[in-house]
Amino acid sequence: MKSVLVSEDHAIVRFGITTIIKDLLEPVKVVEAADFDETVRHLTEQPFDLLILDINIPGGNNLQMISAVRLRQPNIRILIFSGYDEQMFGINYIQAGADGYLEKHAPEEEIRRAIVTMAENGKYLTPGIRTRLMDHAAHHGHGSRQPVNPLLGLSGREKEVLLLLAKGISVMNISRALNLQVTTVSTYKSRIFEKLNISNVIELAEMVRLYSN
Amino acid sequence: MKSVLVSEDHAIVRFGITTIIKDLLEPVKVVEAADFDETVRHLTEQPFDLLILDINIPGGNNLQMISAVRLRQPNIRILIFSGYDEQMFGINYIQAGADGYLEKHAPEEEIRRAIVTMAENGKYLTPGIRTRLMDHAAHHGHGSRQPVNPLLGLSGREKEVLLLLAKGISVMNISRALNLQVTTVSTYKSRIFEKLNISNVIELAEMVRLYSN
DNA sequence: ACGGTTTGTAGTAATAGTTCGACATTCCAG
DNA sequence: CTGGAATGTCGAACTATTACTACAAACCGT
Repeated sequence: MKSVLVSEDHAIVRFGITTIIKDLLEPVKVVEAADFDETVRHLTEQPFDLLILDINIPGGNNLQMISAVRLRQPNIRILIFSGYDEQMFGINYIQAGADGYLEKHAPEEEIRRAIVTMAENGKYLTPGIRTRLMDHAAHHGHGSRQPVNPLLGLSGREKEVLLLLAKGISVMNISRALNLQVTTVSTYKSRIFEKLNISNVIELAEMVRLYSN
Repeated sequence: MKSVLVSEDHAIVRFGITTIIKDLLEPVKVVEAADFDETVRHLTEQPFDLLILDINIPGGNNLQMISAVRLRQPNIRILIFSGYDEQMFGINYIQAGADGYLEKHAPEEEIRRAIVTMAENGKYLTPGIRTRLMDHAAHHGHGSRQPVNPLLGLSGREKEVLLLLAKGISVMNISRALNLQVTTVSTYKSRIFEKLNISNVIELAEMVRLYSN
């Protein structure tokens, strides 16, 4: 009998996922966890075939979750279950060793497909992420399962500006601080946004928070 | 036979709610809507006893939703179903005429209780909101507890803008989303900054993260 | 019921920020 | 070594945002 661990903080979502799993995979044993500590506890206590993991789970929310899980159960299948806001980090989770990626706002059909596919092949990627992964693999090295820090792709000047922007300093004040024209700083800002594939300073601050250890 | 309309954009949540409703209220007819337009369409076509309404539903997301619903079905029971970020709007929606308020992260038990209670008495409030409503009614006396949530000092419109700003949306796009002049939104932004004593959106996002429990 | 305060909303004028194209430098893979 | 790509920098022409000011409607305390 298969066993699945569902780690997700919203009870209603957990309930939905659990119900669908039971519907699709019966006979199956489903265990639920509402935060990352609980997740780890369950992983320590018993083996699972599949882990459905919300990126935003309290106590988790970072790439190390993957290794923390793999440390306990090297062969478990990990399906990342992410909300809108995290979709840009999807690639990193896959590269960090997750086996699948599913978006929270996916239609019911896709959710079912993902669960079945994960149970059978151990792999599933939302179409969007799949193509993005391809692109990525084409450009960069291949098969390196390590998460890339997107901030490292920035040039020196760009990083300087990045940090100031992340503190909420205005373009104009940055230009004063660095003795540059406003337009120059603005150009860096655009290039940063483009390289990080974001579109506003809030996302930028979040990136910095996540990746500037 | 009771009939319920579930308006919520995430399929998985809709599925969970629908499943629970069927479990609790059988025999019952449940209809689902993924955005506000669809919601209105269903309301126009047939009568419902209960509407479970996600605040963040695409095409909705504002207090007028309540009147839009009441316009078609004056006696429908409206249960607001809100995510974290909106908890501070609870009061506004109740005051705007909703009959109940339930948080998305509520445990399954509470969700069930809310649905049954709504079906029976037509009223339900999450404990948190209930006490806050009391406080509100008890015209802010003294004996104020230490940690006051500064976000609560904002007016309704200000809070709406706040959340959008915290997502990194530009003043101009917010003005489009809310159908206001750019300058109006800018005025709100200034008032927010002043009330929260901050000076840029990064700090704003941080505040929201800290206080939007 | 009265008068101050807060809230929702804008307009005008001034300020800040973006786009895009440009150009010299510096890097880097073949 | 060499040519295309990445970097550092800017100006001109826009576009977006803010500062102030203003005013009606809602709210609130007494």
